[in-house]
Amino acid sequence: MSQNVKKHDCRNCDLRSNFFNFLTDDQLAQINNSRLEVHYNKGEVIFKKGGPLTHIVCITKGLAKVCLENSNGKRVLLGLIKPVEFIGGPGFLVDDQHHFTITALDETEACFIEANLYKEIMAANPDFSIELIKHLNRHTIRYFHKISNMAHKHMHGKIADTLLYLADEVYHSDSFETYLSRQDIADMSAMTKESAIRILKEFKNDGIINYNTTHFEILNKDSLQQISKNG
Amino acid sequence: MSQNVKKHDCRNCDLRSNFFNFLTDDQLAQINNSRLEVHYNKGEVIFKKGGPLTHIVCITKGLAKVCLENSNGKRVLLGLIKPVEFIGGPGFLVDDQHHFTITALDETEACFIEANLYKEIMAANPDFSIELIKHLNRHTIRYFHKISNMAHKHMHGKIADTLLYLADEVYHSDSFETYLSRQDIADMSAMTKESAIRILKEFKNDGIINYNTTHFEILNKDSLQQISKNG
DNA sequence: TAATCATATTGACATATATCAATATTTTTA
DNA sequence: TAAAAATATTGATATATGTCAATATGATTA
Repeated sequence: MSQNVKKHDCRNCDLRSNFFNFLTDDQLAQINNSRLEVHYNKGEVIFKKGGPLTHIVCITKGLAKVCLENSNGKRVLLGLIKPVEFIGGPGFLVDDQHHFTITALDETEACFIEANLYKEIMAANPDFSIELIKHLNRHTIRYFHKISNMAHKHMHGKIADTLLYLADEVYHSDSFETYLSRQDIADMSAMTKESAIRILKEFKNDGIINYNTTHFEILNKDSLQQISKNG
Repeated sequence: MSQNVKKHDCRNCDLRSNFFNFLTDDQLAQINNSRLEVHYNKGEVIFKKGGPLTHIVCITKGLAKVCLENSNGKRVLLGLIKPVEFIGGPGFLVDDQHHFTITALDETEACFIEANLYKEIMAANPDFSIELIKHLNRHTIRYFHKISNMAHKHMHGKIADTLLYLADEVYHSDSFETYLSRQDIADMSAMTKESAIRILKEFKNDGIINYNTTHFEILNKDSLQQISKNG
């Protein structure tokens, strides 16, 4: 695969995501012909909860946050999606609505693929469906952890979880720059921003992490993992 | 379909679950030939977290609870499964392990279908996979509610949720007999059993519900729904 | 039936977490 | 650059929830 393609081509997602490994050339061409590429500025909404689920999205550049919102305006940040990840949502094949809101955290490129085309390909290509089921199940395992952690862990454990998630699964480094606000970190950890700030400061005072407004660094990962484990 | 079949036949699940609507006679015969029927006594474990996921189960009689367990022995009760519901788990096609423990709450019949057979049928029958994706997505929507509720609601709201879930989605009546212990109700509501007991009593004193050890009755559903909504 | 065990209930108390208000800092706008 | 707005931080306080121990109730066994 050429390293210097200028225009995004789903053929590229292919190699990294497994998702399109099973398509015929024809099916891939169909996707490439119908897909739309959209640029989002920082803070712009990509999918809105309650809106119609007509497309599946592939984030090809930037970073986006996935939030649950309840009727009282309170949020939980489920996770971040980064290139190259697909996200549709559980409304697919169910009620054709979005059940979360996805917002760009940074300048972000999203590639829209028609949900109907997805369905057609699934009908014609069982391997594609199987890959989707794997994808859904992997996410479900994460939701189970989230539910279990939220039910049993105290604030220290939850903030430790969030920091480890960001380092290990999002930024792939124990030292990272982030566009997440303190409120986002709090929403991710299921607590108020004031509480999140206090715990972060405590971790800093204990030499476990260091940070300023936008940059975080994990100094003692063992300790953080221990805190995460013990709740 | 005959109403007085003695021996369970997956052909019967068929009509009620949608799951097997799309199978050829041959595929259905394959399932019926390889499946195992198992009887569980109250309290017996059907799937254990961490164990090998070799079969998908269909509950054909009785009632079972689905629990997440963390490494410190704490539990969250995700929900109940009743006839005729299928449950495999998110380890399917991922790590071939169970991620929850399923326990019979009552005398329960479970029909085991080989996971490999499932895979074969999925490869041959796209509609079957599509049906599975629907099923997974419906569950994901429930998990989202659970996550959101656990993050934002106080104990009153969470107990209200649990009571409404039991009445509306499990027992299909505002008056029901249950084998759930107070601990189970607490695990379902993500709190200690002492707290669950106190809130239940408060609801009883306020005339919203009535109950004794095993029987519950919702007296003022509007009120309960209001409490659930406001948290 | 009596004794034993598990489960449910209650109460007193400790503590984790949210709330609210004040201030500081950073970012955006004019 | 100065002003305004948004975000982050801190502190004081209220409240929700968990913990622990005692007792009660109901279920099981001998």
